[in-house]
Amino acid sequence: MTRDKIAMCAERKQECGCRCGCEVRGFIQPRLLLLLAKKDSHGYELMEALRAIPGAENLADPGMLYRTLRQLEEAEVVQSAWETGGHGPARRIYELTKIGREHLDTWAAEIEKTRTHLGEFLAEYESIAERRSAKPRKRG
Amino acid sequence: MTRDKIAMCAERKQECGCRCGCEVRGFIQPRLLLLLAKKDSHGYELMEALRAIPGAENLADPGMLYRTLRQLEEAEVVQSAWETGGHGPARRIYELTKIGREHLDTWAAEIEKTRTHLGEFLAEYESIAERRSAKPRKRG
DNA sequence: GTCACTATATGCTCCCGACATATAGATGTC
DNA sequence: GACATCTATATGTCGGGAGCATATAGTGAC
Repeated sequence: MTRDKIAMCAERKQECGCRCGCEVRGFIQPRLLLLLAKKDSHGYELMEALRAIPGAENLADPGMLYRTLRQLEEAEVVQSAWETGGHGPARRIYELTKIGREHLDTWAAEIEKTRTHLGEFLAEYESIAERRSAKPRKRG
Repeated sequence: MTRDKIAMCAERKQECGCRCGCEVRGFIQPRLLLLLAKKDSHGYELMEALRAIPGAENLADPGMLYRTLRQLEEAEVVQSAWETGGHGPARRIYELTKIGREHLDTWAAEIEKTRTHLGEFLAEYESIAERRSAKPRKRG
């Protein structure tokens, strides 16, 4: 955070590179699971897919991505196999396991909850904002 | 994360104490700003307020809370003054600054975006889930 | 030969978040 | 008056998510 970053955020309206932007912790996980639920894939392809999703661009970082895939595999949420036949370097093809599909369901339920909570926050914020614009000179 | 935690998540449906639950990074910040936008307050009162908000219970941690308030003050998002007259120990009363109100607006805009993205994720997930239940034995 | 593209992987650092602990004033009670 | 409890603020520690840089290597184009 640090003072500079917060100040920049308020002044420059998110044009700064700071983390004040509202992001869900570990969201790369459900994103990968959803992509893999649609189609078996490999890291590089998943990365490009993430880059193409509005709001998920930040998740398309090779460091995070490959580490996350390894962790998911260690947890038996996905499983992988080398594909050497194709053109270019060998690829590690990932596939969802049964645990993985269940894990995605769990994530979806949690995301639903979070979405509701964000909605409640915004509703409360808007009621404040209305009040503020109704009497704009509340405080000097 | 770790393998155990992921596995527990899938099996026990979030009854475990792990972090797989979907949470917005730094969300204590806008929560505090919104509370302070409604009413000047001190740390302990803010903590109890957070504890009473469904979905914000985890944010009611004194460690996070007091540190965050200090950081916000360092960033001139809030300002504080000691209140010694009351019953009980002295309280540090916090108040939003102009920067703070702007910062809350910025957060609200970001939260709106995030809420939209979560909605898009869920829509995509549900289309997958439908497909899955339509042909349940896709994979052995 | 070297440049760009595809593909996987590791290292480093910051800081959020969880948890534990310290300090101390006020109040109640036995 | 000793002790527990509630109110109130504050610091210490540690794991891990996330951003950024870097390493390695196969392939095709020129």
